[in-house]
Amino acid sequence: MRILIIEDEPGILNFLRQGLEEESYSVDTATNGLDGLEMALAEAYDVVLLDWMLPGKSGVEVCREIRRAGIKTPIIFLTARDTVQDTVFGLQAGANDYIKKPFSFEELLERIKVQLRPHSGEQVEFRLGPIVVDTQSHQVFRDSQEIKLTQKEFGLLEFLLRNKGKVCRRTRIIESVWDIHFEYNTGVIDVYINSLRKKLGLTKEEDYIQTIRGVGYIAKEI
Amino acid sequence: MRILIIEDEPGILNFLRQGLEEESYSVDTATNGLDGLEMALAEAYDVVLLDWMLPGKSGVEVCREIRRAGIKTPIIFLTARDTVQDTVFGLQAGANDYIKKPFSFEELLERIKVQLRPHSGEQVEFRLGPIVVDTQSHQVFRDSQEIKLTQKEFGLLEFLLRNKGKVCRRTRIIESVWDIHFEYNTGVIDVYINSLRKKLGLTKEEDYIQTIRGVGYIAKEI
DNA sequence: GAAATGTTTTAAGCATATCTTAAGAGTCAG
DNA sequence: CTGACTCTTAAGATATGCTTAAAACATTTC
Repeated sequence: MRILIIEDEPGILNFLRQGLEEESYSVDTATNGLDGLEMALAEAYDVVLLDWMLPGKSGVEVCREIRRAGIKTPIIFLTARDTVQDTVFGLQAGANDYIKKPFSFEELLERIKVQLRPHSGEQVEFRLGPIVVDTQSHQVFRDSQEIKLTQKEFGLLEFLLRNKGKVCRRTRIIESVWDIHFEYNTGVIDVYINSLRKKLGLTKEEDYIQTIRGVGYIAKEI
Repeated sequence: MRILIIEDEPGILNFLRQGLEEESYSVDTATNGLDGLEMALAEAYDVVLLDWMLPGKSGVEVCREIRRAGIKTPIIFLTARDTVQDTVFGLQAGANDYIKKPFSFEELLERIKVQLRPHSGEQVEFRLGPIVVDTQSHQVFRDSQEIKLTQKEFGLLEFLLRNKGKVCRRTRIIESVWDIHFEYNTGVIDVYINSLRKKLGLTKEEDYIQTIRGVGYIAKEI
């Protein structure tokens, strides 16, 4: 994992470099905004630690320009300030998190890990009528009663909910849930839709998962 | 909150004691390295303030020996020096932070609070049905009968309990308990789950640790 | 430094849950 | 009414997890 630190105080810079390298991150550093920006644009980093006040170009400006270049690398602000206004500026500029000096190294590590976690910004919970799907913990509830689903059942339900309100064609379902990318005529989907409706307790009146004849299925509120 | 100050200059020592006691910390003091080390090993403090230069045993040595004894209490160095080299020594010795003399009392308070933050909220005891896990003393009980677990068994149980009620995916388990961060197909987890269930005396009816086929495991009340 | 003890990991056979197929029953649209 | 599409069911194929034993590795003891 590669980390870029943009920070002008040598003490803090070295403290961070040392600590992060011991955690086996690969660390690059810059001591002013211009150099930092250049490096962020040139190389692919996994996280950028960005000081708020920098000589040359302020942290906010650097952040904004990194985002303007279309780079989505997580940026964590290191800031001595603490007013609501400042953090708002930082987050508007496209930062993902900020940490107030002085901070403990453990705390910084925690925040870096949070940013590195895959899908950190991704939606995790979906709802459909009385049904709640938590993709993180892989659990499904109906009226806060857990319903056990198998892998494929869960995958199919998740796909339908990620496309809630849109018709899902059979070919798209087979592609996404079964990972089959060629013409394939099969009845598996029907079997699983059937199983889902049963387990979720859906009836004729409560048809949250509807059949679109000749096309596919749709999950929607009724 | 208990603070140990190891500092040989009486002026600074009294200044600190006075101020910290007013903030309602409970303060113990030592005026040389040997005494300080002894106290740090004998009593449970929440923070140690450690002067860099001490008669008897230097601050770095004291710090190193505290860590060697397995004590994780946050240590803040009080130092007149400021070279990169010195702070590096200090942090390598296991310190959590350092503060340069002369410092404002406010600043010191801030840093103490930072060090207390991550530990203060941490949960130490977990329960699961008749099972109690104490992460501090590294002990596990079932109906107040101690159960001896190995390192890995304990680590796995602790991870499951820290995520009690949530499904733990195999990849997360391997990452957190085994510290393996790449794709790794193995049966170790199964073996350890098996061992845990045996030692904890879990049965079909008492399945506090359930397997979620194709995903992982979940610890939850039944 | 070797033996003894304890822990962690690997691997293989077995049991069982899950997935897929296929076939008959049911449903809808023209 | 008829043909195309979908639903339902059950049985065979596959994948996953459980259990065990032994190998690899670590730690303690003499």
